Amino acid sequence: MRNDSRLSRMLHVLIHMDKHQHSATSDMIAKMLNTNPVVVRRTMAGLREQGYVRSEKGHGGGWTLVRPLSDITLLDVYRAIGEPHLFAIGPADDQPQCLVEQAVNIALGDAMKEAQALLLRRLDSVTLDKIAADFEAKLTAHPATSYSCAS
Amino acid sequence: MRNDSRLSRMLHVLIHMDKHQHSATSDMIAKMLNTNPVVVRRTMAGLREQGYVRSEKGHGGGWTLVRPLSDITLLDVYRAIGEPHLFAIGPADDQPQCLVEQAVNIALGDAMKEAQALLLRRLDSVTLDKIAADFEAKLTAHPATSYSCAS
DNA sequence: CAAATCGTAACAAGACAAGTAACATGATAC
DNA sequence: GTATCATGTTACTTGTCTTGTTACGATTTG
Ligand code: FES
Ligand code: FES
Repeated sequence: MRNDSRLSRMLHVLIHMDKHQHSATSDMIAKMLNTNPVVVRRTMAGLREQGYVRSEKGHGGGWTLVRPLSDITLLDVYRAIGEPHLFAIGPADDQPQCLVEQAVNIALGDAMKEAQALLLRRLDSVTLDKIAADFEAKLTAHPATSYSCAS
Repeated sequence: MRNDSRLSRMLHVLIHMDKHQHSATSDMIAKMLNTNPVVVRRTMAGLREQGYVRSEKGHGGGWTLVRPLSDITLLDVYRAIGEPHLFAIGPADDQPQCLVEQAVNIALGDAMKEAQALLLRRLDSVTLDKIAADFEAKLTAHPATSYSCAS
């Protein structure tokens, strides 16, 4: 569990949802993600709140994709899951009045801000249908590959 | 303890070591960092191995800066402490054979690789004396500020 | 009503930096 | 040469965050 994989997982789910027309239950998605349905509901809640997917209770219910993949960027998904912390490193807060610590944290913070801006810009520039197209390309390149779990 | 602050802490220490000529004990540094001496020794071990500082046992011992700040970049320090993980997010590894998961992880990984490259490039472009100069500038701008802990 | 399905709260597990305690080792002072 | 100072190292605990799990309630369909 070394890294936060929510963004990666949600992208995976959304693209699969686009392939299958019918709705997917949390149980099915959980098997896809090799986890359990509560984790799925927890993570997908943000996507529902932002209007990217819809969930329906009861018999025959489940999750459905509401908007086309071409309308959703990686950044949208990142925001929808609550903009989790991107970096594992960060400033020290040991002597907040020390001007050296301040200067260090500013230098470090500047570099991190730039890297974060670049990353978010990159996420914003890619829509999910682009990744789906990459997937299709792989599929035609290696048609023999079994690309599926149980779903 | 939300973030890994080793890099920030070590930069802080190295700059202070340059200001004070005499050697600093792990105890003194620990007070500076609001922590305890074992953490200091643990974190500074890498800096010693890379030859940026030297440590001496016994009465009158402690840590001394071996190389001038202008010879040390932020990247050098980052490497010396063992290149800890930069990102808190990462790829999912739930269905490694799924071509969708692969495509997602490639897209995400590309963006992260670029951001990481930018960050490391930035760290490489800044030497510690640059931060020390920023500190001096602050000091002359606000000479009344008490900028010191107990050290 | 019964079964399916989501929503949510509460709690356990795993990972990892940070904090702490204990003890060995080496160097200096007297 | 002994006491003291200081680092080196190991082992263990703590804090925090994602992930996993269990339990239960609410809603929809058959
Ligand atoms: S999880 Fe991607 S194929 Fe089933
Ligand atoms: S810690 Fe920076 S002034 Fe003492």
